[in-house]
Amino acid sequence: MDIKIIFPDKKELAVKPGITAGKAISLWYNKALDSAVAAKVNGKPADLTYTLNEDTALDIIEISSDEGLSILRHSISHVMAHAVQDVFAGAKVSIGPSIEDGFYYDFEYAEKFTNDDFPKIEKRMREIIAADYPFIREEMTRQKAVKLFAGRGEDYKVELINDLPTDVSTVSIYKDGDYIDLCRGPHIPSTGKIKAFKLLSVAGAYWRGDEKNKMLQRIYGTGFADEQALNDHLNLLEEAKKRDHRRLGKELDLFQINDEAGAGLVIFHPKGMLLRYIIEDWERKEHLKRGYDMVMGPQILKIDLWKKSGHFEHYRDNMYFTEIDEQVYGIKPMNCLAHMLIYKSKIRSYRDLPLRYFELGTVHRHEKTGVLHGLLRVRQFTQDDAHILCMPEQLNSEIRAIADFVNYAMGIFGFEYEVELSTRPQNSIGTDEDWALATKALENALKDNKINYKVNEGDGAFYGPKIDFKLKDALKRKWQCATIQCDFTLPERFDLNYIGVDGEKHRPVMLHRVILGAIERFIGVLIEHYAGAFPVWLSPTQCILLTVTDKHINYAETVYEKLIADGIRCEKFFDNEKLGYKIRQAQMQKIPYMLVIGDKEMEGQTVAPRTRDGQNLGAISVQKFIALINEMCEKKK
RNA sequence: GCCGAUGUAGCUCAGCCGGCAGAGCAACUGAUUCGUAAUCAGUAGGUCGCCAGUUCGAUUCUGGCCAUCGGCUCCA
Repeated sequence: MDIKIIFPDKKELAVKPGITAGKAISLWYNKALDSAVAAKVNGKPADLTYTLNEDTALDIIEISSDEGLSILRHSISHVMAHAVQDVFAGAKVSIGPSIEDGFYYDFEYAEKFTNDDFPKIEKRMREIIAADYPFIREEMTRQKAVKLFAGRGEDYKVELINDLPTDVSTVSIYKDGDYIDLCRGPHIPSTGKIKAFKLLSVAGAYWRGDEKNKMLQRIYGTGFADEQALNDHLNLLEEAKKRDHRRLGKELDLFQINDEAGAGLVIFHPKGMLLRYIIEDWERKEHLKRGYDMVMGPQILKIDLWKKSGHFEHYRDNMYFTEIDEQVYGIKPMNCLAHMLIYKSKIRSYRDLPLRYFELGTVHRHEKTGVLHGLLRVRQFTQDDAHILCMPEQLNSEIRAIADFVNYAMGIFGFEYEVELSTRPQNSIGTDEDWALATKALENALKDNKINYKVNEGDGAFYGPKIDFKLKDALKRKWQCATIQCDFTLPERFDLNYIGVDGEKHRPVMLHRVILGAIERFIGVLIEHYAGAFPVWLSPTQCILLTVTDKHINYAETVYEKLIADGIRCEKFFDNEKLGYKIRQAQMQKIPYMLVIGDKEMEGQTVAPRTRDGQNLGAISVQKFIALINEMCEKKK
């Protein structure tokens, strides 16, 4: 009796049972396919050697697909583990998945791996690839598998098998040559299919991601279908390095982080501060347009207030404290407390709501040393923070307005972002009912506004669930910037109320929200986003005057006076150097416009702008140039 | 906080087995007065991250601390 194989193009094939998926696929294509890495059997990924014994819906997984690449990388991680065990006898394997841009494998080994070990490992990997070992799948009972791995001294594999749910009776293993790994699969047919790979770095990683567990050694690598794709990726990594905000921050003289001042504390230089001022100035105006009130709280508040809010209990480890006249003060890690006191300063009516308190609030958080990272993770930062106090029925429209604000702001900077809803964490305050209510409110607002989102279980703030907006930087890292948090607890703890239509007291709801998040982090992400070449409206220096020779300095000075009088951010570069040198310097500073001033310009009372992408705009009047800059600022270009 | 690597001039980096500290760029001085990505010559510049120890002698070896980088964990 033949079985029926159905392909995605609806083509059907009648074949003898026992045919492999790979053979069936080659019949479908009428040829052996080199691009096939695995098959999809009834929608599930499987090896090409998988045998088909009944009617099946079959599809091909090609190396060009994300799924195919991920299978290839997973197979490379096996080859790497194989090589590591050959080179370093006694290394124990744990897990080795494929990840976004490559793969890793975690090992336990007495000696420390370093980058210098990579050539040895890669050499052995190439030998394993040249041997073209087939990946052979075998299924066995979990008892047998435990015995197998225990016999090989693979404690981590034994632990993995023992921790499987009780209803799992068999597991699968994969062999290539004399290497055996516990693995769900699928894998590429044989090691010889691997054409391009590279080991990248070694790092510590806790077993099963838990800091209470032993630290293993993780080797990261990447792999691609061919050398070309691998090289493209490596070049991309190089490019990403060039736009690292820490490097550009130094090169463009924007900021420093200095040991002598302290780790995680940013010192803004004139140009960095100007950039920051421009962003903050823009933001203040945008908030006023949207009905926010500007407020400002103190940097330190008495400890009792932090106890009342729950911060002392739940956030103490991240807070700094100071003592004055035998009074203990907490240095604020969040801005909400003062805003609560502003609300409480008088009796509120339902007619007053919503109240939107906005503060560019500077906070301090004691972050662990190992997590500090340029501007992206610091210990003192300024949030564009607001607390909205409203009636429960106003929640939906307020959340919507914030989401619109975020969308508008991200559009100005040209950022893509993803939305996540984070629910109640372990360490939290408030009742189950309030959490359910708050979570529902956020969820409904997202649904009503047709915003796509992902749920992040247990990732909320200690006082409420939140909607996070994550934007992507040049290194494809996601950064949380905007966030909306719904809070029933603080209004309760501070006994906030308003007089309703019925003349009775009611409890308002509070939304915590930021749009850019931390200004420092946002600037870091911006630097990488623009690779330091800021648009004209943001650029700390919008243009630079370049004289051809000394005799043009006097005229150039008059141009400079006109430009700065009109608020144009302009620099002078009148050094005794050739024009080519000055252009190169201005180019490396990524200044949007270079204004060349020579005989022609002096005679015609003009300037000759050259853009940083090498375009010459010809001689134009100073007034015309000012109008051009102003127009770009107006349009946020 | 944990694992590993690193810390030398303003910046980027050399410096072997312990014996007076090196380059390029930047800075400064002079010459040159030049039209769209580097003009030439000269001068100056250092607590070799910090603190101990070993040694006749430590940038080099050992220990502790601080910081940075790559990750893990945690987060705006």
